[in-house]
Amino acid sequence: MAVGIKEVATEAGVSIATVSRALRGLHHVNPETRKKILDAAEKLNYPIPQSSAKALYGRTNSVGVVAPYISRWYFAQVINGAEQALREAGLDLLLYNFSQMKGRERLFQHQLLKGRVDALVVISLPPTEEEFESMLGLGIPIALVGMHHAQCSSVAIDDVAGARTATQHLVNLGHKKIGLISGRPDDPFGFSVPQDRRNGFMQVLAESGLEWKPSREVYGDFTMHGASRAMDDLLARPDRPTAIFAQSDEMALGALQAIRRNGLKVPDDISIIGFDGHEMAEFSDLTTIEQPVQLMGEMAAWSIMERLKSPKSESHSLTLPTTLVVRNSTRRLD
Amino acid sequence: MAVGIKEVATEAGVSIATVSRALRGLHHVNPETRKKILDAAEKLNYPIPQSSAKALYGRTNSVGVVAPYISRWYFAQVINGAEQALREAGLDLLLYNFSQMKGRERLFQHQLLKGRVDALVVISLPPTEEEFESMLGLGIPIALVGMHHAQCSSVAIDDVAGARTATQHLVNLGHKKIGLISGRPDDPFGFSVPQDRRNGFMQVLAESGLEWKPSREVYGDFTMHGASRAMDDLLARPDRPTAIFAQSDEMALGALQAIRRNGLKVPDDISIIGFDGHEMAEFSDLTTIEQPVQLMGEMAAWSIMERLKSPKSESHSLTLPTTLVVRNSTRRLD
DNA sequence: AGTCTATTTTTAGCCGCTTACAGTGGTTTA
DNA sequence: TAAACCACTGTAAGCGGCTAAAAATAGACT
Repeated sequence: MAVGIKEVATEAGVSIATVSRALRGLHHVNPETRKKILDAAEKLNYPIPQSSAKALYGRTNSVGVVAPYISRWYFAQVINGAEQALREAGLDLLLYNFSQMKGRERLFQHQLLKGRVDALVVISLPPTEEEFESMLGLGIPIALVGMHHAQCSSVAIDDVAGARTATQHLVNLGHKKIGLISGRPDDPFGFSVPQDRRNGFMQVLAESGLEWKPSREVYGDFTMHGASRAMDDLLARPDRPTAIFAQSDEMALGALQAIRRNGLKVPDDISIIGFDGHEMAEFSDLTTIEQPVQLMGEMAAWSIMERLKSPKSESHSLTLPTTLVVRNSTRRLD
Repeated sequence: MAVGIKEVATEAGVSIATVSRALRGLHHVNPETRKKILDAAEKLNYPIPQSSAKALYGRTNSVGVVAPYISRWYFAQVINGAEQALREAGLDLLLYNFSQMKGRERLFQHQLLKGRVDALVVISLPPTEEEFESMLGLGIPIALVGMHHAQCSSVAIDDVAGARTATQHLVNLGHKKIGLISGRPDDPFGFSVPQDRRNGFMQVLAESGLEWKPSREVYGDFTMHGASRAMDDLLARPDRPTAIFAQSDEMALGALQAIRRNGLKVPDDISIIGFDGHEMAEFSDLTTIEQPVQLMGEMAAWSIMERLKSPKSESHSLTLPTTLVVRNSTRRLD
């Protein structure tokens, strides 16, 4: 029943060592012998060397992808990109999700991943220094997506610059009272993204000599629901902003809904700009800052595969560009 | 450096066999000895038995999830549900995506999965009979999501019934000229969902004595983009429908956009109903048929874990209910 | 004390594959 | 013609943990 390298060897009339070498395309195998072996493998319908067996010898042939969420748009896109690149290279993808925080300790500290993966892609989940040490201690290539760290490869965008562009766009349109929809005041994961985007926003405000009032900031939790409620709140306050920068498209879409529900029109009464390049943004006519999400997943995968091939190669940080896409949710203030 | 069962054995002063048994909580181990071993493991910071080694013995401690897409909403949700259930049980999740069809043959026929996973969750990817045979030949529990098959467990909704409910809703509102946005005429994967939803639609039309014109059907490819273009097309035709049933929420949202772009109002000029219960549906005020997507993933995972525990247990098919959620995209025809 | 069972532990081989090392022959070099 | 070298192939020792079967230990009973 079970057909392994051994059966192939018998069929081809050679030793298992030769089969192993032939199947992996190593040199020191007579072309004739190799053909004989390939034929035998074909005939017996031998699939591929069982990876668990190879794993005992170092290569597991799979890489782990760690993310705090997997069904949210951004993460799903990155995972998708990574998956494609990995599959193309014949690597399997092990998915680790830690939405509830619990298990996180187990993952990082107790080496849950030990011997399970050849490399790691960590998506927007800033580990503590301690966790980081533990990860590096695994001795495997690591690529970060959406953040940087001195000691390993990373692919990210410049969130500060993106937020600056977004804010500048609103300022250029003549807006002076600009509101901000942030993530949450207390970030459970310690993401740097909300801070970065907030900083970019504040920078441009300051540079433009615009006054900032704390009452113009609300927290949307990076979800449509959260932002929708937050926007309700914001609209109920006096001295309504004429434009809004939402730190993510999903929050912008939630806010959009709230604005309409409150009987206001976008962009006539309020301009709003998002961030991400969510597919839905196009269909809601939302001005936004696009980032190449899927590409980031792919590049992270390439990066670690590069280092898998030549372990001595340097780790490198990549910052991908963002693009302002102007649609019909922002307009010049009369 | 590397601490394995062997080091623990030395530390505890027993043999590796005893350690193996003690660590897995088997009987035939003196409680005292066990404690000694546990302490030793603790002291050496021994993580967990390396799964690749166990894999050589049958249990890989991981399950495969196969899906034609992973970033699309429906699939991401199901995967998310499955992931949670699996992680809770300490199982790893191996993700297999086959959007390009290529590699599919490799997966099913050449037993790419052989020895890699203990069980399989297949999401809305109807295999051919042949492929199915191959999968069953793996001898591992399989759970299907979004479809049924005689020989293995499955979790799905009744798509025909759901489509009937949706269509009936439109009919009840007095609509007589109802359009349909389907997937695509030539389905590359052979999904049954589009057919089922189409059938339900047609049934209600027939039962209500309503005339059906092929010119009222367009194909949206289950994407917003596709549906948006398809809707443009449909609107350009004479004798415009007064209501639309879109086979998915994403298509409904795309259509919504097209309708608005064409200067028409929903629900005043056209009613539209979707299908799925997409998060975005709520924020676009879209009437829809909700299905418990994430739950389906969880249940599929539970189902295979059940069978992993007691291999003799029967496979069972589950059909989960759908719910009509009426929002402001459908209204009574004047 | 000697025998017998029950319980606990060890020995030893294996899972499927890789790889250091040890041969094969044949060809080139000295 | 022997030594050295080459291209190729086979042997066997693991990788880390599992497990059947053998062995050791401990009580219980003649």
